[in-house]
Amino acid sequence: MLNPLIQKLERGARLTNDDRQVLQTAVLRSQHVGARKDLIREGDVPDNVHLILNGFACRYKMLPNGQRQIMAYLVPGDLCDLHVSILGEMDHSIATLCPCEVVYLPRSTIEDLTENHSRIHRALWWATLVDEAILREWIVNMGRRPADRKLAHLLCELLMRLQAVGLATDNSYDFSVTQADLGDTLGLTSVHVNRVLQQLRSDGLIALKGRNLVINDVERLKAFAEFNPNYLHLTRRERERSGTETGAVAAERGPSPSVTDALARNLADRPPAQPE
Amino acid sequence: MLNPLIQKLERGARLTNDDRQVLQTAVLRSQHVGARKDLIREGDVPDNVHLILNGFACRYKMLPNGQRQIMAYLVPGDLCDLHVSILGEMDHSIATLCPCEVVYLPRSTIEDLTENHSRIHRALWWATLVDEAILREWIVNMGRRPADRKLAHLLCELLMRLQAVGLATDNSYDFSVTQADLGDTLGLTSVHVNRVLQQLRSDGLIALKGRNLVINDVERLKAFAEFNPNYLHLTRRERERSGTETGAVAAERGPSPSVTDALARNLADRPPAQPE
DNA sequence: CGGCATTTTGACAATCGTCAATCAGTGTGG
DNA sequence: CCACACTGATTGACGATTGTCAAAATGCCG
Repeated sequence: MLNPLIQKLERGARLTNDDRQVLQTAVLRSQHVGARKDLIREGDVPDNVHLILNGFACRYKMLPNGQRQIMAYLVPGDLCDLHVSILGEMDHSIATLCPCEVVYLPRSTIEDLTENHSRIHRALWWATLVDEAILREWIVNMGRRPADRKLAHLLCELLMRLQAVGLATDNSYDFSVTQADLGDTLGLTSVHVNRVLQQLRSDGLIALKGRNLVINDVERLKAFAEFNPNYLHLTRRERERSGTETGAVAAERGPSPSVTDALARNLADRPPAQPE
Repeated sequence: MLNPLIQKLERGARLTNDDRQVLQTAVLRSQHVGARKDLIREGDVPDNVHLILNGFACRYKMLPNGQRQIMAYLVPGDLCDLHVSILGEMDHSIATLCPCEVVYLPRSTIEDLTENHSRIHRALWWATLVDEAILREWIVNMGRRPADRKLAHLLCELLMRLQAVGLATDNSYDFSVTQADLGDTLGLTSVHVNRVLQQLRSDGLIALKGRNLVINDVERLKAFAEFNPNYLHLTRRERERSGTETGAVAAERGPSPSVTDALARNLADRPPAQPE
């Protein structure tokens, strides 16, 4: 199986053979971690970065009353705590959802990557920004969709993300996550998740064979979930300019010509909501 | 009034006088923008970066059925679309919630800041990571808190964020956001927001005098909302190492000594939820 | 004063949560 | 190979939070 980190980062930036080589070596030594183990806890100041090679992990917070909320899924190719050093300490925890293969990258490796491989550096920030975009879409999901569409949306997102690292077929993937975990993800109870899953199955949208999820009609599920993959930024726009490492200095300060255009264009009213 | 951008970034990194000077000049020319105007739309590839100097703006997405979900509040000192160039295009829109003062920073200015002022560069990434942390906390808010605590939590967050840029007193701030906007923020209807606001008022937690919000007992409101300000990362940890601009190269590849410690420590079970 | 946006109210409906029991699947030890 | 234990899935009855609809009241601005 190809290194999922490379597969992922290739979508964020054009990598050189050297880049790939470095990423390949960095990932040689992985550890097996059982299900439901913490990789990092809130308050930690970790000295190494975790990379998921196989399995599902999640970011989560516990509430005072013992409830848990999952804020992100970490799938193969995802780095866990790349930039904590800028923030100081973890403001949330990370745990495995099922047995995982995890690489512990020492900070020195990360420093090497970001300081000597500008395309990787850029790709890592790209990945961080995509994570942020996913968080925004999750807020939409939590706030404005009923339970069945929430779940459908999550399943669509995971299909795309797993396909991007070669871990899903056209319409199926291994999904060893418990219904209680899904509840903690979507802000529902496991009981309600169960009801909704049954509904999706009886509607013929999905089928579950053990840990394997099959989406019978991907287009229909996406339509049902109102799924728009834009936010995953999976297709690399070819707008890399001369390169991030060039030392171009701002020519002058003050609004550039385009500013006034932008002003004029943007001062239009927000388009009124079109009720269907 | 002091430049809110400087006030904000000082919390992310130690700035030099030169840094402050540059930030001060960048912000000289601001534009007035009325309430409910789009600054950027989904799909745009903006050429300049917006900085909110006064008022409230928000990130939002529209759903096919005309519903709106707000995913972030932008308060004075916040930059709107700093890193779009890495992602390609906007995957969401940004609009004012009330009349605002906005600075349009041309990309050349941003390039100057990031390439010639390493501390500002670091502070800008710090701000981006804090935004991400706020998104995560919002997911917790949407997923696991009932409407009254959701609203209380939002009010607490805004109190802290506005205090950080000198725009709130100990317990009050101007809050010109409509109840419908609050609904679109918290995933509620404006009717329910109204009910909850009345409840918070009759419980003596808050008072609204026109556009001014007074929090009668900040500690009580925070306790009610289970508000933990960690995620805002407002107190700068003094863990800036030799500096981001040093060219230190990774000494060797492979797990560092601390990796095994971390492994041992982390392989403990996730602490079981303690039911209260 | 008049017009418009926003807030407020009330009755009713629906989604989703709670509780508690049962069923199914998996792995282990004898 | 089977009993046992345990986790996770499923079911049903009931309750509560939140949404819907529609109208009335209030406040703001020219």
